[in-house]
Amino acid sequence: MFRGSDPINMDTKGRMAIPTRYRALLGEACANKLVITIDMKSPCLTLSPLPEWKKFEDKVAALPAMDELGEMLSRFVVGQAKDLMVDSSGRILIPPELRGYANLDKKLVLVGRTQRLEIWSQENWDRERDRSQDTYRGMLLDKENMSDALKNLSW
Amino acid sequence: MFRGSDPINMDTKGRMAIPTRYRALLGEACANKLVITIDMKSPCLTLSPLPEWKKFEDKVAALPAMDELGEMLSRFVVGQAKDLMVDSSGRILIPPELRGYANLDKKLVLVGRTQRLEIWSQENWDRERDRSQDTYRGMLLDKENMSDALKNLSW
DNA sequence: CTATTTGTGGGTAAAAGTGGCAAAAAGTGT
DNA sequence: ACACTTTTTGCCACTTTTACCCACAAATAG
Repeated sequence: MFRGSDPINMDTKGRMAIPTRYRALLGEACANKLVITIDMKSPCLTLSPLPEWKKFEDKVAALPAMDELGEMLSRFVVGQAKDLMVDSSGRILIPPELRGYANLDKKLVLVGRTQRLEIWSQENWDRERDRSQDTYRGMLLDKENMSDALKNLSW
Repeated sequence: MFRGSDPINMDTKGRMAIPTRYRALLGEACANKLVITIDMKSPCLTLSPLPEWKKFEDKVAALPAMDELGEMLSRFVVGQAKDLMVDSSGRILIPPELRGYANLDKKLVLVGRTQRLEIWSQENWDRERDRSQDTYRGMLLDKENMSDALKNLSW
């Protein structure tokens, strides 16, 4: 569904144009209804078509109330989610209260992650990419600490 | 059902406007009948549509009488719950006796938690959010202390 | 080089939130 | 029981924010 990364400028009102290759897709998949929220593991935002998002929200809602980590996930990820619609010019408005979390200013990078998209500030993206490529290269060569699912990944 | 957070001003009478996007929903789901009470784990209040609340109340009532923690839950959460109705202007009156528990003054944040809502003071919300985002980022990267339910949450 | 498509900016109209005011209801005391 | 005080609730108007729309600029393709 979504793949690749696109550099995009956020305008002064905090709006961001969706790449044209995704537009038709979004119209069909979700009638231009999207949900944006924070990514708890990284300083970026995630953007999902509404149906995809609902699957996630339902799973989180079904976690036991005493699962502390699950509670946090619900409170801060669901609790800071926001419904959006693509406007007539193919843009979305990124909620002001979420911009700070991902340090968004003018230069953004939209990253395709199959079922969803990630929104990064150019700086965070570059930094995280450079740092991770070093860190994880070593880890990928080391079978010890690798999950079974990953070990069995055929390519 | 409910998602996202909205900053809302409580007026001098202690009333708070429900965001318009929830109004129709509340009319259908519960005929504007809500239940408000304390959240035992965090300095905030929870607001539930009456049918949702009843489910919770029944589950708590079904706990064994010798479950000390369950007793506490019943005494202080159920015991301090209050029925309310959305008024004709889409507002609710937050009971004075509950305001102190969550340190509510003028600036509030209403947080959507799928089946229910949370009411926070701006200060408590900001503090808790900032603190938790640091704490839990680490925990999410550490599979050791994670519940199975959460581990199996693909996202 | 021109035409079409994509990106950007800004202005305007509509809607939502907020605070104040007034009417009604409840409570109190004589 | 009546009148006065106090609290509560409903209503209205103002202000601010948001979203929609249109026009222009830039880039790309023919």
